Amino acid sequence: MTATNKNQTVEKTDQTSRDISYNPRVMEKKWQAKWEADKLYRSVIDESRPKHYALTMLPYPSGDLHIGHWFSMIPPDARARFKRMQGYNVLFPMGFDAFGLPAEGAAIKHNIHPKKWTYENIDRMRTQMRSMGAMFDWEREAVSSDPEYYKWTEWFFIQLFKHGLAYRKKAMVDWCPKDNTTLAREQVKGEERVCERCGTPVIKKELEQWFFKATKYADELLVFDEIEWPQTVRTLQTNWIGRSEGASVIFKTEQGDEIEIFTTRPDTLWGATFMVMSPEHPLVEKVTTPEHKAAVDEYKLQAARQTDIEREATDKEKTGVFTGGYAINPVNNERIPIWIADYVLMSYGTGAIMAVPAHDERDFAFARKYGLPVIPVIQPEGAELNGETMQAAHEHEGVMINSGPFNGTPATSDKGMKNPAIKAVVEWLEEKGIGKRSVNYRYRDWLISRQRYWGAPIPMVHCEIHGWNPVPEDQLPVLLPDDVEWKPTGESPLKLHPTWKNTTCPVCGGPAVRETDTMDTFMCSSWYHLRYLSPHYDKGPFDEAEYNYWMPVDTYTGGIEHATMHLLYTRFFHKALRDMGITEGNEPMMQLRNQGMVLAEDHSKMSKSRGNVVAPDVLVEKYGADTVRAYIMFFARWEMGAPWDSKGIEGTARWIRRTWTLFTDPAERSEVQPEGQAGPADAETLRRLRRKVHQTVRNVSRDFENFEFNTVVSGLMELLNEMYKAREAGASGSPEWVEAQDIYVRLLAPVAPHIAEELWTVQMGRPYSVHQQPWPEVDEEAAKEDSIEIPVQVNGKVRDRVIVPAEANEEQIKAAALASETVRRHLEGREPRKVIVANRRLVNIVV
RNA sequence: GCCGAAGUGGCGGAAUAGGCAGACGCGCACGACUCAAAAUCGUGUUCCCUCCGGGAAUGAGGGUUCGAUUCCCUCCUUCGGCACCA
Repeated sequence: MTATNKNQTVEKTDQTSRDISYNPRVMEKKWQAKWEADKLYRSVIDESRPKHYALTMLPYPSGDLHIGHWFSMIPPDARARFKRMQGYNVLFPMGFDAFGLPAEGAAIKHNIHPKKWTYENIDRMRTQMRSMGAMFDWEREAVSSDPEYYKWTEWFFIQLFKHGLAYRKKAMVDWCPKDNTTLAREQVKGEERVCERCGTPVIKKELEQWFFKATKYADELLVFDEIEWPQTVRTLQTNWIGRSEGASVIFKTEQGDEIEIFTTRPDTLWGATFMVMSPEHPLVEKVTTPEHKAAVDEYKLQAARQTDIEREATDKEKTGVFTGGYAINPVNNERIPIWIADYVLMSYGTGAIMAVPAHDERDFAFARKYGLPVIPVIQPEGAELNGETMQAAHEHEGVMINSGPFNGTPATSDKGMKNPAIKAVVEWLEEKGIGKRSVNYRYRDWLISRQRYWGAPIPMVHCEIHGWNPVPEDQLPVLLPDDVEWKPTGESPLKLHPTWKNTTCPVCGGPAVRETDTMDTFMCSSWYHLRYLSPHYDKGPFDEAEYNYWMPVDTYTGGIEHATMHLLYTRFFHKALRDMGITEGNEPMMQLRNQGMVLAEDHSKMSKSRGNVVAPDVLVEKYGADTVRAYIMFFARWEMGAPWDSKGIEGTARWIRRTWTLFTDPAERSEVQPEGQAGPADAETLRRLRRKVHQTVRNVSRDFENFEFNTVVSGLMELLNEMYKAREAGASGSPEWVEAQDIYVRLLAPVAPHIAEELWTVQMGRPYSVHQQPWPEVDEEAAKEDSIEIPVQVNGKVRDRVIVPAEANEEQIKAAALASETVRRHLEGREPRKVIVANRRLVNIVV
């Protein structure tokens, strides 16, 4: 007691004479400069150590670094540091996904070249990132809009083309007829679907565009055996791919044109009473009779104004119009009317369906609305369906009726060939040559063409005679011209450039034109993890030696919003490269973890236009990077995200300052004091301290491993509180105390690297750098509790707690519980019917 | 609409094998220090009641279990994605 009081007095007087106050601004800059000068975070191949490739999704250079960037980068940085201290050779690179739409928006709005805007943003963000004190290896930085990068994006396109994985096909785009330009979904505003710039109603336009055959890998993309990805992402990807088994069947129009349909229910073919085609189906015009043409054209126009999401909505009233045309059902030669309806999409299946109203809910609603016939072909057990009177479709099992040769065949509710009715019908269809077994996917091939300037050029050349050919590889990269004009309204500047697109045919040398579309930026981000391996390598997309050492990525972190787009694209890309012999293994990223989103304080999304963006720079200036880092890790569950809370940071700042105060107390000794000169703490205090220290090592290690960063920080806070108590009790100077300090600073190092370095190297005089120290080991013996407190319930309600020795067995625990005064009172003399001792954690007495 | 996730004190969150609900922190209240304030330190803080004791409570309702924040079903709300934002 006296010793502590004295210490506090000393501290007080000293604080006025010597400046030992916590000053992160100076200290953090000092260490950042030293670490950089020493290349402390440079990752080089080292065969003697296990490697760990920690990858975090690279940002788009949108302007300033916001708090969301910190949230996505700092916890993975802390974990990478933890892995490094555990002995791994860690690669933790950073770069910029620098092509994209916003640069063009800025170009048009502020009359600044997209390149200038992008690179200025990169400069600013790079500086801001350096203030984080993260262990990014900047020598491996990759920027996707650098020619040395996109040269290889182009090269990959050519490889995909050469292997038959890139092809051209017509596809719809949203088009502003006034600005004469393609619009991104984001640029189409409101339910009226108007152009964001000029307010003109958007139309759909069909353009020839480049696709990658991602669907070739659909089945393989459904396999997750080799990777440890969250179940939710696997489910999202599985549903996104949307594999369904069934049959494709050819119907014929009365004119003899074939209409292919896909159905998951070939067992209901005899119940098809009409067909529905997508309004965009190529045969619509041909089957439409003159008297229906006006209505059909009108309907097509209206359908084109809606999004697929609106068209597919199941709660929406179904609409459609009759074309006047008829098709022949190949299984029974029935003549059935052909309708068009917007709920049939050209992008799913074949763009045409057979409608079986008796057994499909949507078809049923449609048939009832338009008075089309309903013929039941699956009879449920114990009921007789009547097409005239039934109130809803019967979508489940029964026995086939009205189905010619198949009457009496049982149909189960199983999907695909497991269903005996489906199996029988499909085999019969194949025998008759009317249809065949078929698998359909919701997943579509990847449309990569963008009618834009600021993207990687598609390295293809078109010649009147020889068609499309790739630019010879020795002529890569096809550079984006800088001298482009930004017409505020109009097409991509590449198309308008006077000379750029003119070139020669690689086959005949005759005049030819370049592709003026550029690539989807997801193409750039599908392989950036490979470019980090050797960002300046010029003999290939990456250096094989680096690849062999570092790949695959061990942990990949990023937002859940990428589950079905980027994360599927990059898996597809890797598999395609594997089949071309460029990469190895089936998967690029072994472990995936997703962080949640930081919302604004009012629980809305942060956005510049709302003006509710939290700027980390201001916080760093006020509290220092260590505090911001710790708070980022502490304020929310990382995998969940949360609304920002600007007040909460005070608590973390207090914790960092308390850490500082404890270690910089002038009376503090970081060396074990000789016998008799250490504090007067008793053995129990010191044992408690050691127990807390080693329990914290265990918990913090486990939480880092599991990406549970908030409890890493709360665990450290608890330990610090315990250390303050121990010091109060006179632990200072004891071996236990010095061990506690030593371990505390090591555990702190990944969270708050600057203060940890300062305390370790300067205050404690340990060898530089704390970031090269090994992670502390748990002393299991020290972490063990002497006694445990067991709650005792009577009928499921906690009535008392009994303390038993840690090694007590179930019988002893039971006896202790029954001996409790309070428990006996609650038993009120009743005999226990059952006493449950749960895992030596709780006793429940049932009466 | 479809697919996915989440709902716990005034707030962020904890409870890591179905076993003590509320760790840690914010905020708030009271106290110490101070001429005063800030900072710091200490104590308290889910709600309710008849307050040395008891009851209720983890979005709502139901189910399984000796026991449910945790598992199952229905519903509600919020968030993410829906293929040209990245």
